[in-house]
Amino acid sequence: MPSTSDTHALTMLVRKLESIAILSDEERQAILNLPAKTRVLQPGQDIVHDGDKPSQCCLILKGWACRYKIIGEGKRQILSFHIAGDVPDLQSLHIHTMDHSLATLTEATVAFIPHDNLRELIAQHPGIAAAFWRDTLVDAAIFREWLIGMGRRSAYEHMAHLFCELYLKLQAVGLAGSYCCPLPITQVDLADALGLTNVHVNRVLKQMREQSLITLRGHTLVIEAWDELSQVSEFDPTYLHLEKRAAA
Amino acid sequence: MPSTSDTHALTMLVRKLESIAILSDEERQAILNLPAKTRVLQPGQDIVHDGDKPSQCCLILKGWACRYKIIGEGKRQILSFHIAGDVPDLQSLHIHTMDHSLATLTEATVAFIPHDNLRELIAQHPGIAAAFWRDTLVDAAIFREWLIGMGRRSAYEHMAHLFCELYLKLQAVGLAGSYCCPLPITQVDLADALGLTNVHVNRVLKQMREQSLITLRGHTLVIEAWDELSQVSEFDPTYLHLEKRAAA
DNA sequence: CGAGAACTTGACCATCGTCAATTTACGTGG
DNA sequence: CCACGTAAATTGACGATGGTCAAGTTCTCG
Repeated sequence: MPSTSDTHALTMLVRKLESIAILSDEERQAILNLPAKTRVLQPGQDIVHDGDKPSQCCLILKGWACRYKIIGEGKRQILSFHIAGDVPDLQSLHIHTMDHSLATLTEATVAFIPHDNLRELIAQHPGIAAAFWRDTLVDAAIFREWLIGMGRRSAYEHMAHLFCELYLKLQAVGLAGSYCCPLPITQVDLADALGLTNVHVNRVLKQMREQSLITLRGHTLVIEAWDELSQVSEFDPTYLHLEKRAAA
Repeated sequence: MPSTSDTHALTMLVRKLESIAILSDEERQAILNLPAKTRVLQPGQDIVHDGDKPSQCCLILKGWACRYKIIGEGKRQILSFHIAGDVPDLQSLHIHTMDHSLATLTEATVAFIPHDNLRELIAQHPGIAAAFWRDTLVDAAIFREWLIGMGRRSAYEHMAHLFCELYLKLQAVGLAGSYCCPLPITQVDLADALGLTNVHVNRVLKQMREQSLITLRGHTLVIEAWDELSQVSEFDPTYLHLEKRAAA
């Protein structure tokens, strides 16, 4: 039987899935009955490593994480950012060998849920399976948009686009204020996500500040001019597929 | 009742899913009973367009297709290549608005299967649902690898990596010979996939030929030195997740 | 054989990377 | 509260990868 704190953890998963699909009372209860082990991790700590064959999934409750891969002599590419409610290694349910790593970017609270229980859950609740599937599809849509940014946008446009994306994602889960949101990552992290160097990220940030598009105080991003920011990056939020969707 | 040619089309889907999961006789039959409308398309023709809300999925039977998106003043980013057996818009089952387009690159034969029938199929056969889900997850894994190529590899390494990937994907479905495979696309297509210009693609190809890594005659890619090609691009096929996998 | 598409090449240029030196911010212990 | 040490941010000078523009050349196919 889950402890109080575990139930709290699973409430986060219920909330996430309800942003994707409509859950029945029974489905909601089935999720809350999942076993989960909660842990607090230090910043920069690996959760799952490239090549692992995990037997559990990780639900982020607090803080930020990222998927990344190291190639060559230590070059890192960040593949995605993850925040509270995300299950960044959901794919490990169906793809047994990790082809990248997952790590915290900040101090983070995460809950681990065994694959066996998740498999049982989706076997008995096709609506939940569909919601999970949809979640991984939105994930893929974000990868596609990052590909476009890397391939066909300038550093300036690409970064503006990322800021728009992060702001909307945080807003969707209630973690953003009015045109401002936490951005608890370093310029090196930003560079590794955008496929740039930290030096160039710094230069682009300077430019964006000079043009009064954003300010970045401490670890808070303030969007001073949303319209301009989304316009220079041709930001179209369609790919985030944020609209709520009934279970199949 | 499906016509003879439609049954032939669906055999392709059975074969594809059997490369992902083990199907029961019943599941195999259920797939073969799907209705499918087959059409032959000209090269460069759109199958589904950015913004559409399709009510059917597209199974490629012959030829090549790609997913792409146009941004700015006509800049195109190709997001993925697709060959016989692929269902490149499977995500439209769960994500209703297309956030990119799908088009043929060559003359192609494709079959269309209504969403309703696919939904019924997966509702009644969870094993097939799992196989489809897994397929979209491998798709996402390939996006991630392309992201790494764009962000952290040189043009030369990136292109070498793509050639390794395409060769293995074609080999997996029996469409490649011994270190040679069809590559029926233009240098402009290659450039739009790699995030480069056609001019630079041409220069990199010249370099690869000079170093006797590949030759590209007509629309056939010959890999003259697999070991070197995979080594310079640090190619690790794990992310293609080609090993066969039992249905859940 | 002719026309258009695809490919190839050269000259020049811009974005972004590299290297290295400061400066600033921040957490810890005194 | 201040001093100190380390990580993060910032800046400048210079260089390289890849883009732009433009002019051929070769292929393909009717």
